[in-house]
Amino acid sequence: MSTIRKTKNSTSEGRTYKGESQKARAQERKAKLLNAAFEVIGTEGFKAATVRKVCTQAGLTERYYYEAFGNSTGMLKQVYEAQTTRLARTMFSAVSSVPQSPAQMAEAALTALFGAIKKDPRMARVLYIEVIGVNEEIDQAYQKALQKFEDLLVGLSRPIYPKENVTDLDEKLIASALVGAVTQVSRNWVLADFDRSITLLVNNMMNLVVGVITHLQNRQPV
Amino acid sequence: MSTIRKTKNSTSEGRTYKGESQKARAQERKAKLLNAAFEVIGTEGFKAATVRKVCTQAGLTERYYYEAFGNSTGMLKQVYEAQTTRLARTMFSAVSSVPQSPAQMAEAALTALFGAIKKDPRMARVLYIEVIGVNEEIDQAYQKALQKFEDLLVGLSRPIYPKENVTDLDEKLIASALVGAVTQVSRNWVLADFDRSITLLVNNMMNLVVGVITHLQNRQPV
DNA sequence: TGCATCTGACAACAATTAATGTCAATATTG
DNA sequence: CAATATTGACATTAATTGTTGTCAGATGCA
Repeated sequence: MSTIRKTKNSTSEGRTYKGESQKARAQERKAKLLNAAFEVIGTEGFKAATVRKVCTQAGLTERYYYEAFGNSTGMLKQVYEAQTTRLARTMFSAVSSVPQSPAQMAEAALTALFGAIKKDPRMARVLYIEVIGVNEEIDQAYQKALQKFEDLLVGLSRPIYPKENVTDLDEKLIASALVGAVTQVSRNWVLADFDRSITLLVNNMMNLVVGVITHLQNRQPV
Repeated sequence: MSTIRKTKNSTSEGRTYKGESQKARAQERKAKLLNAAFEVIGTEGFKAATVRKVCTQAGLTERYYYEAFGNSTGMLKQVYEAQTTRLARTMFSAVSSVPQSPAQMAEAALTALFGAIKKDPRMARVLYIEVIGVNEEIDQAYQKALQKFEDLLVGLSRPIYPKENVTDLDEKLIASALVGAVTQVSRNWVLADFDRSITLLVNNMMNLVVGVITHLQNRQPV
C-alpha cells in the first residue's frame, strides 16, 4: 500500500490562489454571479437569464454557475432572497428612526418602500414579477417572504386591534390584504414609469391603512 | 392562358365539410383549443403548455394551433381574456341582483369573486399567476384588464367620495390598491388550498372596503 | 524547479421545442 | 364517378439551452 500524501491543509480544503483562500475565491465568484443574475433578471426577466448570459455578464464561466447556484431555480431563489433582505433592512431602519406611533411608522415604511423601488426598479421586477409562477420551490420562497412581512404587520398592529372579539376578524387576512394593496400599487407605478410622486402614493395608501384601523377600533363586538 | 375555375362560393371562402361551413369548423376547433389551453395552463402552467401538449389535449393537430392562436403568446392572451370576461360577467350579474347600496354591492361582488375562484381554481391560476411576467404583450393585456376592474370600481365609488377636495386624493390609486388587496388574498387562499370559508374572506375584506370609505367620508378638506 | 491544483475558454452532447412541410385518407360537389 | 378541398398523422428543420467534458496555461507550494 502506498501512503497518502498530505499537504499542510487536508486535500478537501483546497489551497490559496492569487493570495486568497478557496473559500474567499468562491465567495467572490458567487457575489459576482449574484450581481450578474440580478442585473439580467431585473432588466430582461428570468426567462432571459440563461446560464450563458449570466456567466458572460459576470465575466465567469459556466462551471462557477453550478458551483454557486446548482441550477436556475437556485439562482432565482438566491437573487430573490437577497432582495427581500435588502428591502426589509431598508424598511426596518426607516421605521426605527421615527416616533413609534402606528401612523408615523406606517408612513415611514411606505416612504422607504416606494423610495427603494424607484431607486432601483430591478428590485421591483424581481420582487413582484419574476418570482410569480415559476415553480413550486419559488412559490414557497415567495409565500415565506410575504408571510414574514405579514407577520411583522400583524405584530405591529396587534395593540391597535380591539380587545373584544370582532366578528370573524382575521388579522393575518387583513395584513395580507394590505401587503397586496401595496404590492399592486407598486407594480402599477413601475409599469407606468413612476408617473406619480412618492408623497402622493404614501398619502393615498395611508387612507387605506388609517381607514381600516379606525374602522376596526370603532366596530362593536357582536 | 387557362381560365380560373370558380365554385359556387368564391375560392377563398372554402366549402362545407361534414355538414358545416368552413367558418363554423374553424370556430369549433378554436373553442376546442381554447378549452384545452385553459386546462393545461390552469393546471400545469403556461410553461408546460407546449404546442404539442395543447393539441393533444384538444385532439387536434399542430396546424390548427397556429390557425387559432398564431403563437403561444396569442394562446395565453386569448385564454386570459376569456377568463376575465367570464369573471366580469359573473361579478356583474351578482352585483346587479342586490340592493344598490355600496356595502351590499361590494359584498355581492366579493362573494361572487371568491365563489368563482373556488369553483374553478384554474381561473385563479390563469388570472393571478400565469400571466405575470411573460412578455410585454401579456403585460399590456394584464394591465388593461385590471384597469377595467379599477375603472368600474372608481365609477361605483364616485358617489361615495367626499365632494370637497381631500388632500392628494387619487381615486384610481385607491381602486388599484383595493384590487390588489383582493388579488393577494385570493392568491394566498388558492395556494393555501381554500383553508378559509368564503364568508370569512368576505367579512374581512369588507372591513377594508368599509374602512376606507368611511374614513374618506369623515376626512376634512385641508 | 517540478508537480499538483486551479482557472478559463470552449467543445460536445442530449433534449426540447416552435414552426413548416409531406402525404395518404376522407368528404364534398358537380 | 372524378376532381378538388379538407383533414390528420407524422417527418423535418433549425434554433436554443442545460450540462458535462477537455485541455492548455497560470499559480502556489515543497
